[in-house]
Amino acid sequence: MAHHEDWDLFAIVRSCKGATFTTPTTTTTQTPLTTTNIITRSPTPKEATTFITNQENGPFSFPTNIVQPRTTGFQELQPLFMNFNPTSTINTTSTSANSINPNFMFSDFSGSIEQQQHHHTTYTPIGVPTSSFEIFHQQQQHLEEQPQHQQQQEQKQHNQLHVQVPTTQTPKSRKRKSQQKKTVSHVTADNLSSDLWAWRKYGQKPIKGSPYPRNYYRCSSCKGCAARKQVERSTTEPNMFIMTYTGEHKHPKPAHRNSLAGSTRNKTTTTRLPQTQENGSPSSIDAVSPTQRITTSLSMNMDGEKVEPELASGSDDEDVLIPNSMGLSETVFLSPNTVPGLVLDCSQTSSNNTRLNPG
DNA sequence: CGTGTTTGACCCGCGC
DNA sequence: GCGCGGGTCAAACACG
Repeated sequence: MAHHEDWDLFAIVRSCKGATFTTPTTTTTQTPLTTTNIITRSPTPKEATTFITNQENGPFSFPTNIVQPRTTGFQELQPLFMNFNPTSTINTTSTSANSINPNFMFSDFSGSIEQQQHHHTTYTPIGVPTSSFEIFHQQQQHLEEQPQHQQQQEQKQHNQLHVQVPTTQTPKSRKRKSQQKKTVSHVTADNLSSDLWAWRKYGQKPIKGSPYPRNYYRCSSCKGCAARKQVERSTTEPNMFIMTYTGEHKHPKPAHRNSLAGSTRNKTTTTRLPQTQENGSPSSIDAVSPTQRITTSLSMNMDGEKVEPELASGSDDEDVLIPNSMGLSETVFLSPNTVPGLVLDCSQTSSNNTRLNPG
């Protein structure tokens, strides 16, 4: 539609890449990503935006002064960060701290990632009274504003920022996302598919102010699962992806990925370049589909560009890593309170994944 | 045939 | 009230 045309993502993307990075195809150079790292490297407009959108009304409102400018980023903002008092009091525990939602299975996702020697920080104010949110909010601001440096810097490679935004969960209504519980996670391309869930893409939208599209995924592991995931690429760092989880899985984590899931797409991205893709318009974030990546060595990157085989394989560590998460998932699995009141109907799982809508 | 992606249209929350 | 923009729907299509 018009928005695609207007968007001219390709041009933007390219200019973006050209301006900021020359797409570090050497995936190894992936920037560290931690809470503070994100800040210190100055949140890209996209990232900043993400934070804002995700955290508006939430405990993680991102300092607007950081967000502002659409500059090349770094230098200008750096002083800002320098001013921040490095006294983070945020509890960076992974999940649980504040009575995490029993349904919360993202925790195991994050856990799995940790297992994969990735660093991430999970904020879990879930269940915390609103009043506490403010405190948390402040803490969060601290955390985000502060160069909590070194430690995280050491976690160079596969870091994540995992932010869980507590919000009233709304079953199926189209409540603003800001009102839904969210888990924002910054991951490197390597870690994009580090969860076992099977995700089915159901939409893609260009996001204003961002050269990259946002991809929408829903859990296809189980019919009716409310879990959703959004993936978008960081504007300044092609290797970084911002994953936002919403909703909760209504079923145990699969012990393994559906062998069929995504298997049919394994090379579509190369063979099938409908219109815009060929033109450089954003196609799916390849990487975005874990299920896909698990079976394929991806051929397209987030911009719809072909990924060098090297890069593709190199960034597909997750393929190897995935099994690691199983252990953790099992832990969750066995937990009786994992999914209270859960109605599992996954036996028939997929017969109709194609039409997830109830109606 | 089953499962997944693509993509334009539509819905609707939110800011003005 | 209106328009914008993000999120979702669902038909069409691709692939094994």
